[in-house]
Order: sequence, then structure tokens, then C-alpha cells
Amino acid sequence: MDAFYASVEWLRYPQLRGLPMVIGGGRRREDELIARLNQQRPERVWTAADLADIPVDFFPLLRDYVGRGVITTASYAARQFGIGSAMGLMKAARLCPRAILLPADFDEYRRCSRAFKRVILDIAPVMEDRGIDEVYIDFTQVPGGQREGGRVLARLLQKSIFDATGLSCSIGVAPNKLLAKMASEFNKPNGISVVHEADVQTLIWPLPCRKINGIGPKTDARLQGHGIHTIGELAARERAWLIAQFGNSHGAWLHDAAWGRDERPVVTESEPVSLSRETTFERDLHAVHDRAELGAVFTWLAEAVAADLQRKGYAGKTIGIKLRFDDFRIATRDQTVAEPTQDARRIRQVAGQCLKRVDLSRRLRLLGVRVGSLVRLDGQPAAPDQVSNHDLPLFQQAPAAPEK
DNA sequence: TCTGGGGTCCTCGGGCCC
DNA sequence: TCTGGGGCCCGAGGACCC
Repeated sequence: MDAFYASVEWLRYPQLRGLPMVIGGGRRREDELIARLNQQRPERVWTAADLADIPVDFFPLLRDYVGRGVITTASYAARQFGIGSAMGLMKAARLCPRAILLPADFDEYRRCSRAFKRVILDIAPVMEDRGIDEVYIDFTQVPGGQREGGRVLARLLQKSIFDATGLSCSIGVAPNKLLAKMASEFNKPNGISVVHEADVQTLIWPLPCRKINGIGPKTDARLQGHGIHTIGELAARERAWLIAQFGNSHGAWLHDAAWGRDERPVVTESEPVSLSRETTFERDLHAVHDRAELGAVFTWLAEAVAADLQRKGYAGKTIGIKLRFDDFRIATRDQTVAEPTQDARRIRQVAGQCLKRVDLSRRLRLLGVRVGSLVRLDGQPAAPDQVSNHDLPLFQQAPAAPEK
């Protein structure tokens, strides 16, 4: 199989290309940005078509941001300063105060995401949806897919995606998904990179282990502890030694990945395993002292999950909760009921029983409700756009706390 | 000065049954 | 009667991803 990995780049404002920029610190709709622009820069009438004309000095700076929040994503220029996803905004502001801060508009991202995937499906129908901004493509059967080792098709995809969405995209071409994803990193943004099997030693082995999709901070730290820093050093270890250190499955996978071996197919259809809603409170709440507030949020979460289930046509048997305490420890509890449900009151009731099994002496930072072991309900087929696991309303707000 | 929301998959331990 | 599997399910937690 030959695979493409394609991911779009969220640069909606070409005038910011090359500048340090982060997205995060709350939500705002793009049309609100335009409304503010019309207020502050009345020399012309601004519309959504004028994004590229917005003066750079109109955008807020990271150094002026006050409050909680994390970075959703950062431009490559911002990453040069050590800024990355999930970093606290205050910390990022110290690293690069002059970085531009854009609020996230997830409705807009989802709209672009659908357009991006529609374009690809029209050209290369064997596509695996991997998130809001990335896909894998098996282009073995696409007519002309092999021309110039895939570059011709990759260029066609880039142009079609740009015409439909205004977004650039980076594409990696390789014999499998693992290598295609790594290849796409070589030439960002808006690049095309081809990695052949024979290139693994020269192109892949010098990279740090962390570049392998699936090696996170924990595994990387363990590898470093063994003196393994690069993929080449990982590949040099005996398979049996890796299995002894990391277990049968993980150890064998590490060895295969280091040698660029990956047999996973491009999966075009998948059913969700679970649906959940969670929210972080503005301030940490105590189960006894903030009982009313907590109860209201808990009910809202159950209702939100139930609404998601109903909208997508699923019901689930395993109902669970997730808590994050003020010290960032996480606790989960779940309970499986006899019949799948999508009823908010039933979910709230079982989730409440789960909550009773947790020691609640510490303050809570986050509360979540999850429904798993999903079954599809007959007669309620979900629309294709709604089936995707990644097409959830990501940052919907919890209700305001009730007045005391 | 902090650290979001929504997913997947894996491992491990305990209970239950054969 | 006791002990020791193995298979399966459930629940908790961890790692990782976008």
C-alpha cells in the first residue's frame, strides 16, 4: 500500500505568515472579530472576505492576555520560542510576549474541516479521518496516483484544498501510514515530501524518538533513561530487549516503528466507542460547600451527553464519570447497566451513583460524564458528518453557576 | 503561573465460571 | 475438598492523540 498523510494548516490570515502566533485563550467567532474591526477601523467596511487585509497591528498580543487558558495550537514561528500546544498562556507570554493571540473559532474550523475532507473524498475515496485537520489516504487505486511517485496527485490535492478552503496543507507520501505522517513533517507548511523504504536510515533514523507518532513524553523519558535518543538508536536495540523492557505488544511495536514498518490499513469507516462531556470550573469546587453549583453542572453534563447520543443515534450501557482534583490527580468510575440508554435522567442517576464511590474531600477542578459501550439505534442513522468521532462540539460552555 | 475538551487503545487486577 | 489454571467481563488508570 502507498499512503498519503495530509494535514491542513490553520492560517486564516496570510498576512500573519511567518509571525509568531498562537490560538487559544477562549473562543470568539470570526464575525465578532470583524464587528470589532468595523468599530475600531471605520475607514472602510470590513467583511468576512477581507481577512487577508486586516492590519497586523489590529490583532491582540499575547503579552496583553490576562487569565487562565492554554494554547490550542501555535504557528511555526511561535514554536521557535519553545511554545507548543497545551502550554499555559501565561508561560507562553513570557517566552514570546509579542506573539499574536487569536481566539479559537471551532465552528469555523469544523466547517473548513468538512470542506477539506470533501475535496479529498472527491479525488481519493479511500480516506481515513484522523481528526479535525488530518487524514490518511490510500491512493493505490487512484488513477494517476503513482505519477512522479505521488507528487502529481499531492499537488492536485493541495490546489483543490486551497481553492475550497483557502488553507494550505502539508502532505507526506510513503509506503505506509507511519512513514507518511513523518514525511509530512519534513516540509511544513504547504509542503510535499516523499519517503521511500530505502530512505528510512538516512531520513528517519537521525530524528528524535518523540517524532514517532505514538511515542509520547512518558515513553520518550524511559527510552532516554536507556540512552536511546534517536530512532536509529532505537532501531539498533534487539527486538527481544525492547520486549523485555516494554512488554510484548509495546516493545515489538517500538521495534517495528523504528524500522519504518507499519501494516495498518487506511480505515474508512469507524463507529464511536464512547461519547463524553467534561468541563473545567472557573474555580475549584468542593462537593459539600459548592453542592448546588456542582449538581447543576453535573446535570448539564448528563443532558449534553444525552443530547449528543440522541443527535448521533447512539445509546450506551457503560456510564461513567471523570474527576480532576485540585492537585490534578484524575479519578474515574463507571458502571454498566442492563439496557443501553440515551436518557439524560438515567445517565444522571447512574453517574450520581458512580460519584458516591469517590472520596470527595479534595476540591474538584473538572467534572465529566461519559457513556461508552455504544450501540447504534435502529431507525436513527446518523448523517455521515455526524458519525465522525472528531466532529464533536468541542468547546461548548457549561452553564453559569446558579445564584446563591 | 500554570496546565482544555474529546477521543482511542492498552494493561492490570478482581470476580466469576468452567 | 482444595488448588490451579484459562477465558471472559468489568472497572480503574495510564499513555497518547488532535
